[in-house]
Amino acid sequence: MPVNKMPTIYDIAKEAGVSYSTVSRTLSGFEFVKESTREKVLAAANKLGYVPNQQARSLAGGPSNLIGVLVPTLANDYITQIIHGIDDELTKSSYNLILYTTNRHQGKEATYAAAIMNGAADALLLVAPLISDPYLDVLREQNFPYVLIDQADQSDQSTAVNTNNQKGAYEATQYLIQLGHRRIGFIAGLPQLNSAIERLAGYKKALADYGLSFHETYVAQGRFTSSYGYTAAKQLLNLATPPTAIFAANDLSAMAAMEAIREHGLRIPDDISLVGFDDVPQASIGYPKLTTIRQPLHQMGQDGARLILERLANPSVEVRRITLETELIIRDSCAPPRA
Amino acid sequence: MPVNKMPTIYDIAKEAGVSYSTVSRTLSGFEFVKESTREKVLAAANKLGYVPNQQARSLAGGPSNLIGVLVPTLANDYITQIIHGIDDELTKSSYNLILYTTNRHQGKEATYAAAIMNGAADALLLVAPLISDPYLDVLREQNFPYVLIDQADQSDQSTAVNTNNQKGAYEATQYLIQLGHRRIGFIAGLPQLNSAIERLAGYKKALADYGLSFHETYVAQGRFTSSYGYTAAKQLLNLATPPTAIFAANDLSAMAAMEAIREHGLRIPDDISLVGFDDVPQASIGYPKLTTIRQPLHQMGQDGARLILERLANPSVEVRRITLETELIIRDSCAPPRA
DNA sequence: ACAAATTTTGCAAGCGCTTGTAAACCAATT
DNA sequence: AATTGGTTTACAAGCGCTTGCAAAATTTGT
Repeated sequence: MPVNKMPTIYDIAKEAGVSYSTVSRTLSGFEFVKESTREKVLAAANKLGYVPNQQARSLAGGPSNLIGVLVPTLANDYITQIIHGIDDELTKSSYNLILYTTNRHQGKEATYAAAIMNGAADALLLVAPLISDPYLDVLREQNFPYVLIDQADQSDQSTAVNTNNQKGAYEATQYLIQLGHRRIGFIAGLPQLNSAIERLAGYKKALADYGLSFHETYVAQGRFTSSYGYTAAKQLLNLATPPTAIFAANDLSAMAAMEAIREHGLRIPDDISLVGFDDVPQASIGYPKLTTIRQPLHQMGQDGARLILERLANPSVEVRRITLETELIIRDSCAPPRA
Repeated sequence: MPVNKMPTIYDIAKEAGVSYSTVSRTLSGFEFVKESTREKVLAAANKLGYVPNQQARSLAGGPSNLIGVLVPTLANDYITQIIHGIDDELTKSSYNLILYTTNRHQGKEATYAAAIMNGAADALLLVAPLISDPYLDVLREQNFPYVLIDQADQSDQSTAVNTNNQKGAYEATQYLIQLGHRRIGFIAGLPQLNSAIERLAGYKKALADYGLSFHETYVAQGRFTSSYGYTAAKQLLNLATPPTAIFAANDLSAMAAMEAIREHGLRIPDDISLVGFDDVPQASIGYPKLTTIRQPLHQMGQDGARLILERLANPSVEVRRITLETELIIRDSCAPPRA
């Protein structure tokens, strides 16, 4: 509720001695405005400290210059890193970011999507949507610009950016095998997530490719959380023939496993090897430093933002998919198994 | 650019057989609408899948239902935790969050503030503003609702939430002293930040209260960053008479110091004790687990959001200041000095 | 049952901006 | 000097909504 009103294009028009529509044309896209006129307008706008009113602009048919970002939660470092990447890319543009956390509100997504398409934002970035979303169809029907980050839709009809989860998991497992390990435990992720499924698949495939048989008992169910990871690790450690190495589906689980292992009186990597997935910041800070599969979270955010920016600049670009590669980051948590 | 238009209040009015202003009154505040009419309108709105157009609403003088959050960067876990707290509080309300990262754009804050007051948002949450901001005056003049988080303005004229930095630092130092340490190093924070100044003050005060003299050489300049913390720690370690304990002004510096200490061939806490400040998630994950001063970051965000919500609900509430208490979290990085 | 007091509804105007269309301008052409 | 054609500017309308004011409907008191 500002007390004194801000200047409008009418004020500028008066100041510059032109009509308000000339001001509008100068300020938004250029169109045909004589150089001298443009300068007059710009000078007047500057003098008056003019700031365009986005709502009015958007109401009148212009863009809102806002990009909506829909995330499930803010409680996870993994999400915030992606947002960080999005933000970094967006600051290079003239767009601002409007954040929608769908959190606890089941089904709130649909309302958000409606509001967004109602002019609240020019585009939508969906980060790791948990459910297979009915509103995707609406977005698509309306030809509204959107990009999926870290969760492709089955139909292949959405522009999306993902990481190669299966390959990453494969390489982690392969690394352990090549180190000489034969009994490799796996702490799985939240089963209703694509990424969790793909990582399990990569683990299995590596085992198969190297002629090792897959044992159900070596897979402990985690949920990508610390507490589940801890329990899963304990479970693995208490096996009659415990694994000599553990591959956790994400770093959070791996750090928890580290804890469990220590409590079990075992040393890493001397007694048991450990690999994570994600390469969150703390992976390189802990002790020992965690060997892990780096997932380019920040990059995913950036790419997603870039894709949406491209789409906005050129509405006719076709659906695209980007799959980013993971990278094995070797640190101090792995060694050959004891003789 | 939705293809088919969304229903407007005119559509609802037609459907319900009333005038559009009745619809408007029903949908926004209540005013005087007959119960039967209200029901008709609501039914019609529901049937048509009506979603209000925020820009139009706000343009016409209504609220935007958006709260602007201005942060310096998203690169710091400390910031994202505060945002998380804000978001948690906001999801309970009908407000959404619009995020402005002032990051690299020096002086962009003023433009953002102008845009926000221009109707882009109903209120503003300023998280850890780095500079003493000239636009605070503008906000205040305009009587625009805003709250400062983790950086009070000198003038005491803003509603703000902070932590008791000095007391926290005092307690950390005191703890070390009571453990028997006499030579306690301090890794300072970014000097132009209030929090850094207060923490240094707390350190000094504890020293004085316990009859220990303050030595300039035991204060190494950090900047709240990992790399500066590392260098600062090295500097302390290389002193002719190195400290037997180090108190770092934030956890990031402390984790870096941990690294430096290890490289120096010293063990924590056997050879040297270490205390941090913040209690970021990785503090409890690393090895050894870091003893630190917990700063209720999430809570700060929540309180800030709550304060702004109160102000929005009741424009006449007076300026308030909340100072949250820190808490000494004792973990494994401290011990009495070697005999 | 009727006027007066209320409650409820409808109309018009306007928030600040974009944009189609028409008018004005200007230089170039004949 | 008059015409032509393109370039630049101005006017009007309208985006979807809120709100002051006046008219209509309903209730109340006697």
